[in-house]
Amino acid sequence: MAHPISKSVLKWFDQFGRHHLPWQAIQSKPNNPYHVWLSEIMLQQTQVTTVIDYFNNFIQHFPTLDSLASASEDAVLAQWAGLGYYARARNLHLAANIIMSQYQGNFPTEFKQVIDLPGVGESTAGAILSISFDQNHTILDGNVKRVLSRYHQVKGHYGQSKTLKELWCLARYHTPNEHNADYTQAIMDLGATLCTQRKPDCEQCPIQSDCLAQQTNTQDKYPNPKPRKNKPTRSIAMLIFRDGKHNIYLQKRPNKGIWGGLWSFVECVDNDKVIQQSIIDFHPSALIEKSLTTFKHSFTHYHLLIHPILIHCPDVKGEFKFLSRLNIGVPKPVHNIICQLD
DNA sequence: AACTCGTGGTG
DNA sequence: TCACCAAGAGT
Repeated sequence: MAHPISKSVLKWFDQFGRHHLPWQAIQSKPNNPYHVWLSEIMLQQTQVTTVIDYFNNFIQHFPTLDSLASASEDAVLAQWAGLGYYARARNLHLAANIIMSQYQGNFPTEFKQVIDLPGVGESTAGAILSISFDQNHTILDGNVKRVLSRYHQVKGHYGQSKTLKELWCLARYHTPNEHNADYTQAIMDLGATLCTQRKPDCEQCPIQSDCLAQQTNTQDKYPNPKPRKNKPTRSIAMLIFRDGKHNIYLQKRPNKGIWGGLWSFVECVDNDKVIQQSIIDFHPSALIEKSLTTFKHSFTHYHLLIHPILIHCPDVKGEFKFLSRLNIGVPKPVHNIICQLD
């Protein structure tokens, strides 16, 4: 086994690490576990530069865990809208209520308790307890995976359980028993600022001399990429029912599926007959006002062609939402459509 | 084990 | 224009 990296990484971190992120307490003060927890959830599959604004805004609206628990799910999703992976927000809100009822509002300090919270897995639980309370835990996020797969030339991609097991083993091997909180932040900073996906800055890396990928100049071969698959393209029509006062009809989407818990337009197959029938079903005297331009919205695993259709609806039916005070969450493309309406 | 779940940046 | 992918978890 190669030499443990923690000592070199910790030394590098003191000088070159990121010490002023919004969820990091000012020096010598303890971190706020609510802030750390929120940041870790937001940072799942999401880059720091994207999260910073959302984090600051979220804390403005929900300054304490108590205020988050007391808020409605729609109010929480409204502040999460645009960040993606909305199950994170629903689980966050659910977990806040669990912490209020089961732990009297005090963030739990036992690993078992934390990992049992919805939306918190092994790595996130370790990160929260390490950074918040300096407990000894190992994390394995995308940064650590990238650093270690290069350092040890780990074969296979992350989707394979065998590869993940090996990486967890290596991650635990390198985790120090002292200065664990600093190490957790340090190894992520190293991955995020030096050992990047493209063009890693090996010259500045504190562990370059023992890195197998650096020694063999194979940094771009690690981590091994996932085998690619063709993304299917789906298409839908979004029916924008609008009344004379320019109120727009939105409906809450089920938790299961894309954009779960957000509010969106009525959807149907993008077919003239189906569209006509859907309009009649919604309101017998609703009429198409204007067919808008179809555009493409891409997800990680498929493309979606969206055909928005503006429809005049004589009177209010069901739940209309006023656009001026949008206290609900809407998907990004829906937000863009609404902004383009006059 | 493999798939689902968002959006923005990057080359 | 387009594919890839980033502080993962749930099913």
